[in-house]
Amino acid sequence: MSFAMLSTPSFPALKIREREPRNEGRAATKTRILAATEKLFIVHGFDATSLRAITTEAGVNLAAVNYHFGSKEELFALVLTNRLDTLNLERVRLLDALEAKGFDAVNTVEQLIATMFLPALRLARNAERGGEDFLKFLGRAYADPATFVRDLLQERYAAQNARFVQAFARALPELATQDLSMRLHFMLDAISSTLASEDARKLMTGLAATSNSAVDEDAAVLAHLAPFLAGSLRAKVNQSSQQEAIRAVLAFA
Amino acid sequence: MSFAMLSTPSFPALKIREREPRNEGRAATKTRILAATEKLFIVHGFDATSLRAITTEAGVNLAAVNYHFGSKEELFALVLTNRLDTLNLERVRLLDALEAKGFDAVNTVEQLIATMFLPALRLARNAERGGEDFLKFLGRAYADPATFVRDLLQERYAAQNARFVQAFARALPELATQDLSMRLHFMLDAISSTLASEDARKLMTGLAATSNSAVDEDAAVLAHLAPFLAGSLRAKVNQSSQQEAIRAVLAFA
DNA sequence: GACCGATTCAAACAATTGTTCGATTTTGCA
DNA sequence: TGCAAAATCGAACAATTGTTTGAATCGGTC
Repeated sequence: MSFAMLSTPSFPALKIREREPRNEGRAATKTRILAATEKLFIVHGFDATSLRAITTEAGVNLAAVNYHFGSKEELFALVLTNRLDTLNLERVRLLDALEAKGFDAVNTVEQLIATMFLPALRLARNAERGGEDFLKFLGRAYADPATFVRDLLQERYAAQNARFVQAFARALPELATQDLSMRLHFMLDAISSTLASEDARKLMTGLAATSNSAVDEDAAVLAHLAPFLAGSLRAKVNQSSQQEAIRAVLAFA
Repeated sequence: MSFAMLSTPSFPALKIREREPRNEGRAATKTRILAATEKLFIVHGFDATSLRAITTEAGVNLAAVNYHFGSKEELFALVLTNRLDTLNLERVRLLDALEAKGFDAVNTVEQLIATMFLPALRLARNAERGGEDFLKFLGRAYADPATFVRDLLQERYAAQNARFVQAFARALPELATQDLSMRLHFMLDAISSTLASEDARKLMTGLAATSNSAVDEDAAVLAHLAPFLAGSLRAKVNQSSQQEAIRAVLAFA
């Protein structure tokens, strides 16, 4: 797979039982199921969201899910990719643009972090393509323990993730590959768990409460997020004075 | 609740249906159930581990779980607290000792991080009280989405966690409380997810592969972990050059 | 050896899950 | 209006879940 292909992924549509709705009244069934699924997925995750809970929430018959979507997994795959395809396209698009333009010489890492997270903040404000619950949804998706969800995300967005790993590796040449992998792993796990947790997410967005415009608010969130994450990525290992302090603890235990 | 009480928590034993085993042969049933539960919990978590899977793994009758432990939740509560009570006692004991001795002036944060994680590394080497799967177990426990597990951990170890939050707050007086909470939240979520993930855990312990003693290995793991986490905790917000770089990304999107 | 509590066992319980079936209703077009 | 496809519906399916039951077995003591 060529590098150029990676930069413009295509996201083939998942095959679902496709029938054209006769009118808007009928189509509302599929729409209501999708909305209910998303709402309940945010709160309970994949395994703990039953089809009966979904159909009750949507006010449709139980059999409607299998009729319109085939199976529970196909339904959730559609809900997940509807949201996340857009996000990942935006992410890579922004990365492409910045690579073409050239990064800031000293704050490359901060810019890469902003590139990763800004699209999510933007979509959270776009009611059409995301909505205010988009961050909750994102956290749930990446923290969900169901193998079906994990496999879907890993396979479908592997190329996009690789792009960012490569970009970080170029920005941090002095960091060993193992250390970089570990730290990026930490970073993404932390972000996912935090977005999924109600209080932590409020904590994060609360930091930007004083801002008075959407752009300022995004900037404020990133101003708290980026230095903190960049600081972790840039930290040097094997500083002798730190080593000594750590060994003092070991000697004590 | 006084501060002195917090430093030496007592962990009242959970009430389970208690009967003295007649001999070692009979007692093996409870022991085998506990071992099987732990093994399967590490792999599948609370919800996805069925009692039938446990009793099959243990080679005992299905009804044995309810007979000996009362319910699935009581069984898991016992398994969790058996491991984590020890860990948290060790953690607070070490914190007490270091607070009495006095921290290193410049590397307090590194020492606090070492204090948090060293007991886990130690227990992972103690076959009696932990074992080599202890880190997996720890990650699973803190990443498990079941409300039963989350509530148990949050309630039972709230006092111990508060001790560390206070200690970090003293070591980082210039950091706003909100920022500190967010960063500690990040840190613990990241650690949990990483320990629960097979590849990430190997990555972490693999960093210490060159060491030739247990103490050196713990030191090596912490030498990679502490600077990285300390770097994230110590990072300053609102550095103007970073702000500028971030705004450049915003302008581009 | 007989008794009695502790333990084990097979079996069934009630509840929940995703899925499917067949009949019924609705819809759009001739 | 009539027809065929699409959509909805109630009902049941088979599988899995945690839990309970009552009889059978074991183990130590009188």
